[in-house]
Amino acid sequence: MAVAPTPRERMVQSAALLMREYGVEAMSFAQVVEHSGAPRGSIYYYFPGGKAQLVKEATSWAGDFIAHRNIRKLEADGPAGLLEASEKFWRDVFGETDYRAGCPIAAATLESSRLPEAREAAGKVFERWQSIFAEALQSRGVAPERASALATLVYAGIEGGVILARAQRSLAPLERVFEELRSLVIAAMGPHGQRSSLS
Amino acid sequence: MAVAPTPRERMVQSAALLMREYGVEAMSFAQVVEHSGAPRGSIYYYFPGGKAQLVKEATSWAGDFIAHRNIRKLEADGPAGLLEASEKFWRDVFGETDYRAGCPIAAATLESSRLPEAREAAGKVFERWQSIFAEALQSRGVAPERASALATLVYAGIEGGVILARAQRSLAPLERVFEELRSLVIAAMGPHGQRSSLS
DNA sequence: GTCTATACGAAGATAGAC
DNA sequence: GTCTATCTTCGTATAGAC
Repeated sequence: MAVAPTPRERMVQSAALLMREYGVEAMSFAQVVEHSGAPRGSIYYYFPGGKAQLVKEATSWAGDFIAHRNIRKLEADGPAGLLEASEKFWRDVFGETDYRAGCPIAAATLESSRLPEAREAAGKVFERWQSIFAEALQSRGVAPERASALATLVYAGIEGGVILARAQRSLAPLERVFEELRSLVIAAMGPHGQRSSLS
Repeated sequence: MAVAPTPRERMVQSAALLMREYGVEAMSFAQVVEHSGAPRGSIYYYFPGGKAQLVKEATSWAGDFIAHRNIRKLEADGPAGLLEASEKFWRDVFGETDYRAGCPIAAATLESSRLPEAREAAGKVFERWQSIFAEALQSRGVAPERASALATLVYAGIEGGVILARAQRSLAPLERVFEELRSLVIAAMGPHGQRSSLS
């Protein structure tokens, strides 16, 4: 997460970071301004739609950020490699934040009652993550139906595992989930491993 | 969810219901009073600890409610039967609320930055759900380690699946998750089915 | 583009009457 | 036990100067 050049981008990134820790409702503009170091007077200049717009953009930004990261990782190390990297990612996040941070997309989903646009953005993010992973499985010989189902289980498992980990303040649930997901993914790709291309 | 006799209990139940739909922060006392029909003047009489206390109790109450339901279902129909019942439960919830409602325990977890007690209660709930399911698997011949890992995946998968379903306003993700979980659970219990008792 | 000041509303919490 | 009134804080949002 390199430092962004413009105040606007920094505000979006800060919003995503604050959302994952405090949630959407508890995140205030004051926090965003302080965290991003952006000028106070710029909020409604850049985001005339107010908090709804900021949260929606933060959701989409975080989703795209992770999607790109995942695409690169999949190309380099395949589905099993991505799962490994994701597990490390969350281990680091929980270590750095003492289990305070979670997934901003999940926050946008659970607190979307007043922000319908955020929920819609979250839906698109999850769908994209899922289809990226499913496609990677397909390209390694997993049947489309199976690939899609597995990819859905992967992101459901991770999102849920992150919640269990936060609630229990323990890495154990998430580690178990990743262990199971890895086994399933490797098994689905067949004995040839993650780079095989059976059809 | 039978109607509770006392105003106090009704407030707790209403809080849980409102949390799952609006989240913790967006749920106000005004909503709780209106939804429960409880007397306005009773809030701080019954909950001197304010919102923190109400949210904590709502989290624990909802957790216990589901736990008891699950125990009964497990005794009657085993792990696979519980998964089936859970899928139906969520299908009904989403149908009734147009995908607005989710899991109140998840809401308590994600929005616990100002309410540490709620997070702790949520952690206990998840742990209890998991161990109830794991024990049912064990009593059907699944090895302890495997039973525990599977039970964790089950609740992570469901919690995550509920989030994906809400975000995408579609039952599809959750149905896929349940399909996968059912297969895994049945496979783990062996060819004798959910009532066998191999060791 | 960015600032300050302020309007406005909402929500948690308290006090004291009944 | 329950009510009303109120205090206080806070957060979004707007207006207008610089």
